[in-house]
Amino acid sequence: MSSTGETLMEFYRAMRSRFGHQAWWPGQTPLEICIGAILTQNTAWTNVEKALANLQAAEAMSLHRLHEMPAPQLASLIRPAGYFNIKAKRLKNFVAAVYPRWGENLGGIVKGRQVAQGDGFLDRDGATLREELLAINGIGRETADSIVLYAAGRCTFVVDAYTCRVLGRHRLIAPEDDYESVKDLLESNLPDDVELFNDFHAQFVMVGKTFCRPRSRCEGCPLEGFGHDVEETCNL
DNA sequence: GACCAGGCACATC
DNA sequence: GATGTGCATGGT
Repeated sequence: MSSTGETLMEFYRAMRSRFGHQAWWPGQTPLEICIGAILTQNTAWTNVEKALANLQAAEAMSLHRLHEMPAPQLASLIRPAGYFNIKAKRLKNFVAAVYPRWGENLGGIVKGRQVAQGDGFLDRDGATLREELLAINGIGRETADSIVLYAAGRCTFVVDAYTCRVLGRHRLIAPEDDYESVKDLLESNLPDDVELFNDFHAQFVMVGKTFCRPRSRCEGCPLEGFGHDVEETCNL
């Protein structure tokens, strides 16, 4: 493994020994993960949980129901997640893109199952799935990667603001590095391992939420020994 | 009351 | 291609 890869793995082990295995999106269906990935855009997960609970209570956690439901009604259900009008449209866009062609079960996805390409929407290879998701208005790179990794179980690294802040403060990326270059740094220096990518992203979120906050000095951070530079922040 | 949260699209220059 | 802005609730 490259020296960058070794450094990244040291980061990972330090964060994981502090926070423990995160097991993000446990026990949720691929559809719930897709919906959660859209609802959590620039939004705290606690607010997303309220919106998901509303959808469950309204028995609206199905592609069929979401396809039929008028956008204003959907917006009222997801209100706690914020940006409810725009997110209702984004959910409708997603449903319109996948439901007519793939049906209620997205073509028969079983999370993480290795199947022939084209067997179902989420069964497609990671790069193809990512491209198809990015073609949907309202699904950007982070949302697409979250769906590819957490719903489809394909190996793609999810980059977010926390990832950039942590890596930026450790000078592993430069402020001008964009999403794809940060993603490439991680993917080209780490072993292709879905479980690693899954938990690594979650660990970045944990350390970002807990210690590596805007303008914080990061005291007590599990990565403190690796040398934070709190004067430098990534602008992603 | 300000700031932040598991972004994205669009307008403008 | 880079930068700015609207979208909106709920916790700290």
